[in-house]
Amino acid sequence: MATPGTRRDSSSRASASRASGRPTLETVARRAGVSRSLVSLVLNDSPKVSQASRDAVLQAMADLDYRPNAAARRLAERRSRTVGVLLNDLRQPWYADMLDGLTPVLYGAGKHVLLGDGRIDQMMDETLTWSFLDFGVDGLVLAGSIPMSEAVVSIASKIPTVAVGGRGLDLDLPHVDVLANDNERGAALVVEHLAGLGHTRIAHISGLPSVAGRLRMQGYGDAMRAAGLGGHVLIDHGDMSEEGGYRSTVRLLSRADRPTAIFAANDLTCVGALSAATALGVQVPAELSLAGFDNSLFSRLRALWLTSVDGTAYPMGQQAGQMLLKRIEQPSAPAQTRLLPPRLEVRGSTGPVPAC
Amino acid sequence: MATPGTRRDSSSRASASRASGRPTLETVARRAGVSRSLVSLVLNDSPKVSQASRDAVLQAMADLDYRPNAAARRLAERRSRTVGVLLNDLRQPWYADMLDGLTPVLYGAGKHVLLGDGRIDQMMDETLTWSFLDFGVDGLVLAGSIPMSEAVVSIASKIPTVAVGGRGLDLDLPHVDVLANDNERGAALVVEHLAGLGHTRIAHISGLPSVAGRLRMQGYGDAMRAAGLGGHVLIDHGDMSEEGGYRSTVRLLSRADRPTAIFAANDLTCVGALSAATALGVQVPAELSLAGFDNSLFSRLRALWLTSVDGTAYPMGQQAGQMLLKRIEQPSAPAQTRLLPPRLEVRGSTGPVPAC
DNA sequence: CCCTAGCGTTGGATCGCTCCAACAGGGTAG
DNA sequence: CTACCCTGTTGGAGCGATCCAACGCTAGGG
Repeated sequence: MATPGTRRDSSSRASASRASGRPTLETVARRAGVSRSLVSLVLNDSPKVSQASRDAVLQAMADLDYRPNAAARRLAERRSRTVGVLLNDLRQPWYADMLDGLTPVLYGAGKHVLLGDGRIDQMMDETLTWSFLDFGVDGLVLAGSIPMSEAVVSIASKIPTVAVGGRGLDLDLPHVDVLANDNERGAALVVEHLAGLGHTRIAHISGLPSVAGRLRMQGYGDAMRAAGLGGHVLIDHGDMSEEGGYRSTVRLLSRADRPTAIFAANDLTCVGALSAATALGVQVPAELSLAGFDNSLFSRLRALWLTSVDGTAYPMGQQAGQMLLKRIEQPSAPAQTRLLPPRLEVRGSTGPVPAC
Repeated sequence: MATPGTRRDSSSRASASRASGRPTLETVARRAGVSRSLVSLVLNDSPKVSQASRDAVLQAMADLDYRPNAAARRLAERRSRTVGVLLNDLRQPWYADMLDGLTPVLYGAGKHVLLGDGRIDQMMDETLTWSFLDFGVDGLVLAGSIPMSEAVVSIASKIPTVAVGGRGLDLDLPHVDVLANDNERGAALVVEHLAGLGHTRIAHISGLPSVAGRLRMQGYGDAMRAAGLGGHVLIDHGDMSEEGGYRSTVRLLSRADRPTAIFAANDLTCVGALSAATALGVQVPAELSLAGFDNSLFSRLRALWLTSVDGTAYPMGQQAGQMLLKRIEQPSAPAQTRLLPPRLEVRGSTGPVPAC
């Protein structure tokens, strides 16, 4: 305290940097023959550093194999240069695709990414969510239909947040942006496609209670009416699972006015529908057309080859990244909601309406 | 500096804690009428705190809704109470299952979990891997066949690390534990199952160049010889993809000594094999038995219903967690390798050898 | 010839926490 | 009565970075 520079250096500081293997700012500074502050400036490439000093510092860093300590940096700055991504369920391929779009954007802006699984989090009493907060993430991405627990809501209102994916428009927090698949439009695409093939008795296996499921059902109904098929609206309630799709299909196909086409709320349901059709000896697509939603890996298997709506996960991830970065810049801008247009991937499970 | 307690508090410290919304140790201490140190002790529930003080502090914490700042904590302690998990590719369901087993163990030991995707990391020039290091993770879990880049190797040798999953025994770093599926045994299970059904002409579609693929092929060969079927060993090289499985199967089925059973290196390959059989009008399992590996979601779809080897991802995650915790305790213990016995899930794609 | 401006550089305070040596106070032993 | 221990509590010195006010130096204007 009373002792000046040199002496102190050779006692406390120096011993510390010798003890731990990792070099610190101090170590680099000493090696380059400059002050800690200057090294810090180089680190954040400030324009007001002379070329000579900059070179010396960079050289020293390279020599020592120096890497800045993230914790110290976070403590000193207010921000953490890190965003948290809370996924609903890693199992679903949609998330992986979305992440592929999201992460490059964030990394490009110098942000690190922390991944969390909402499913895990529920099991873990939301420690994960809280630890994002403790950690001091600069922003948060909520992906998919995350259960809006108290913890999540309270954090989303404190930290710049973007909700992306299946999440519908029911999320209504003041400064949270929402980026979603246009589920209603996607459903309409399917109905239009099937109607174009001559189908009229087009049934729907819904995927309640999820928000996405509700919107798809809504879109189905609206599109049917728009196509003048309002009288043929037929909905059986599934649960987004293969099993549910199977059972619904069995019910639908045993009706007198058996549908010639079924639009399933998601691909898994559609796979179940396909199994049921096969089990009942109904030919697809000759006697029955099937369409799913998500354009998942399942629908792309040649053994199944299902027509499906593509939720455009990748571009959605990209946009989510950009929206989040903007919101971090301006945390109190008014919340915005954006819908992305889906695309229909036509494969082998849909065909013209049977003659009879 | 020269000024004692009270005065200093009311100048620098107090203003700081007023400025930022979040309460700090200082804030809590003042409210509870104790020192910062004592609050810290309570936080780390030290036994040497009187009940009275503890209650007062806990009350203050609750009142202020206090949460410790993770960055500060990490900086002060040497450790970060965090482990990094580097996955190969989130798309594969195996990882999700493994994570389900892994994370509860780690959380239970007070560790937080940082997830990273190796695929992302390759795209990102390994920034992710490095940022784990900067972050100061206490340990690292390498899941699956992560490409052993320079960065990963150099970090794995600095930080307690456990490699889990497909990763074979080729990883040979001094203090890195390996926990793997017993791929050879799994392959043997399939061969034994098929031989038990009377099959002799059992072919294999391999999954080179991955390590898991190599071991499965090895296990197949050994088991065939052990069953006295060494003369019938027949291997076609696939690439772990559906397309590869399809093509291999077409080749295999067009042979004069057409096999009556095919063991595919993984489920995706097996799905391709199924498509090929269907396309060629070969009945499964009446004329051809098929078995896959991984017991993935695909194999469980009732439209496919494939016999498959279960890699027991969940218990593997659990064990990996325990191994890592032990290694963090004793970083320099000798490296150990453990293999977990797989299990065969028999479904509808395998049956007795056809009569002719 | 002095005063100011700008550039590059520096020391020191600071972020919020942990850890350690020191300490007060009450009980017991010498 | 003094010495000593034990329990609970405290202040202060770090951890490794950022940030800001102040500094020395050279150059240009009055």
